Amino acid sequence: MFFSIDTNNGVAIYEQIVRQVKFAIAEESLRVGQLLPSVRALSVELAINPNTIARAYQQLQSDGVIELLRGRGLAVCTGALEACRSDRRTIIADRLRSVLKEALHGGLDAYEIQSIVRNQLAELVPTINTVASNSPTQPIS
Amino acid sequence: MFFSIDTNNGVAIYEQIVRQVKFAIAEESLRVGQLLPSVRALSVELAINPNTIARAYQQLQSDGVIELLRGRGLAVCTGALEACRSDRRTIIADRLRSVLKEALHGGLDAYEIQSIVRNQLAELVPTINTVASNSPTQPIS
Amino acid sequence: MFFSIDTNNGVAIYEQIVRQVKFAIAEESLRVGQLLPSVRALSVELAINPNTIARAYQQLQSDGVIELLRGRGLAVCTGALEACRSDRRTIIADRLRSVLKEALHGGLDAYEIQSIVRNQLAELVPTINTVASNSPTQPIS
Amino acid sequence: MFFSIDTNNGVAIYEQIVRQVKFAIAEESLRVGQLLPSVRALSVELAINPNTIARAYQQLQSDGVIELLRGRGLAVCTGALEACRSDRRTIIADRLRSVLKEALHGGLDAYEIQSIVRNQLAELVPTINTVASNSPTQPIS
DNA sequence: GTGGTCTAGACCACA
DNA sequence: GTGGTCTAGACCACA
Repeated sequence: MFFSIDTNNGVAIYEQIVRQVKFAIAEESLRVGQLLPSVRALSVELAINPNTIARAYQQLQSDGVIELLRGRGLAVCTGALEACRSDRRTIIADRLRSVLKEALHGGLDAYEIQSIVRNQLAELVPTINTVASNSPTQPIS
Repeated sequence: MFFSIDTNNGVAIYEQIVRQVKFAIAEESLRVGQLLPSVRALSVELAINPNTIARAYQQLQSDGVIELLRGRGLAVCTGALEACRSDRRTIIADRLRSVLKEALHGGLDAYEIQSIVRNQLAELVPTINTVASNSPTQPIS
Repeated sequence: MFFSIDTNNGVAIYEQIVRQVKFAIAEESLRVGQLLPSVRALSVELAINPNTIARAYQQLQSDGVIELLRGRGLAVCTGALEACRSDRRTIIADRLRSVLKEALHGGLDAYEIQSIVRNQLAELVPTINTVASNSPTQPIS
Repeated sequence: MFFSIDTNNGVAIYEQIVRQVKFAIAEESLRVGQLLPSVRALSVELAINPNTIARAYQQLQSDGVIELLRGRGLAVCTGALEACRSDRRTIIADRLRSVLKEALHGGLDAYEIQSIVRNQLAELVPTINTVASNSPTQPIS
C-alpha cells in the first residue's frame, strides 16, 4: 500500500498515518466513499500496534476526513479531497518552515540551504536528477 | 542570546539546545575556549528547567564539543569548530531529507516542493526575496 | 538479579549500572536480543529512582550497546558482546591503574601491592584461595 | 613536591590531598614536627583553589594527623607516622578491594585480574618489568 | 558562584 | 505495560 513509517523522524507514528491518509486522498489514490484498510489489516501490514492505527483513524474522524459507516468500516467523506489537498500543502510547508528556520538561525544562508534541498531531491528522485542539479538556483545570464 | 526554543516542533528541548550550541560554534558566535552561559543563567533566560539545560550540556560534553573546567563552567573544546560545521550540515540535511521524503511520498513533485521552499525562504529572509524568487528552481525554457 | 550497587565508592550509581550491564553482556548472562529489566522493575529492585536507571539506559543506548524496541523495552544490540568484552577490560584496567599509581606514588612497592591484591582476592574468592596463593605469586619451595 | 592530582579518577581533589599528605608521612618524606606547605603555596603549586587545600588540611587536622602551631603553620603530629602507615595500607586496600570486587562481579577471574595488575605495574614501574611479567611477584630462590 | 548527581513525580507516545 | 521528556528541588565538590 501507500504507507511508509519512519520511526526516527520526530513525528509520532499515529501522526504519520494521519498525514499519509490525507496525502493519499490528496493525490486521489484514495477517493471519496472508498473504505480505509481496517485497523487490523493496516496494523498487520505496517507491523504496528492496532491501538496506534486506531488513534490515527480517530483523529482523521475528528478532522472530518473520514466517517464511520457502521458495519462496513471507515470511508473517505465528501469534501475530503479539497480539505486534504490544502492540508497537505500546509503540513509540508509547516515542516519545511521549521527546518528552514533552524537552518537560517544556525547561520546557513539561503543559497546553501537550496543547494542542500537540490541535492536531497536529486537523491530521492533520481529521474529529476538533471533538472534538479543543472540550473536550479543559478541564473543564466 | 542566540537561543530560540520551539516547544512544539517535535524536537526535544534539550536537543534543540544541543543543536543551537553547535550552530553557534559553527558560525563562530561561540569560539573555542569561550564559556557557555551557565546552566542556571540559561535556565532563567529560556525559562526552562535547569536539568534540561544540564542534559543538553552533558550531551555536548559526550559529543566532545565542550569540556568541563571545574568550578568555572563549560568551555568550547579545540576542534569543535570543524566538528560543529560538519554536524550542522548533517543535522539540517537529515531533517530536510525527512520532510522532502514525506512531501514526495505524499504526491508533491520536485517543482512544487522547491516553490514552497522558495516561498518560505522569502518570508523568512525578506531581504533575499528577489534572489530567491528569480531563477532558482525554474527550468529555462 | 546481577546488580550490586555501592553508594560510597566514588562511582556514580548510573555509571555502576552502565558497567554492570556491560559486564553482564560480556559474561553472556545477558545475550543479544534479550530485553533488559524495565526501568521501573530495576528501580524497585535496586530501590533507586527510575530517572537514575533511565539515565544509565540512555548512556548504554548512546554507547550502542542496547537499542529501543518501542513499547517493548530495551534490548541488547548485535555486536554488543564484543564491545562489552573489550569495555570490561578497559574499565577494570583503568580503575586498577589509578589505584596502583596512587599506591606506588604513596611509597608502596610492587611486591607489597601484589601481596595486598592476593589477600583481597583470597578474601573475595574463598575457593580460589589456594590457587591464588600457590602459583601466581608465591615462590615454589 | 610530592603531590600529583588526577582530576578524573573519581576521588575528590581534597581527598587526594589528604591521602597524599598521609602517604608522605608514611614514607617519611614528611616527618613529625615538620610544617606542611602553606595553603597559599600549595594552591599555587597545584593550581588548585585555596579553599580545596584548606578543606584537605581541615580534614587532616580532624584526623589527628596534623596540628595547628599558631603563627607558624600546620605541623605533623607525634604518632602520625604509625597512624599514616596504617591508613595508607587501609586506603589502598579499600580501593583495590572495590575494583577487585567489580572485576570479579563482572566475570573476570582471579588469574585474568592478576595479569592485568602485573601489566599495569610493569608499565608504571619500568624497572620491575621483567620480575613483574615473568614469574609473577616472587623471585625463585 | 560553577556543574554533577539524585530523588520525586508528572505527562506523552506506543504496545 | 514500555521508555522519553520535563519540572522542581535537594545536596555535593570545587572556585
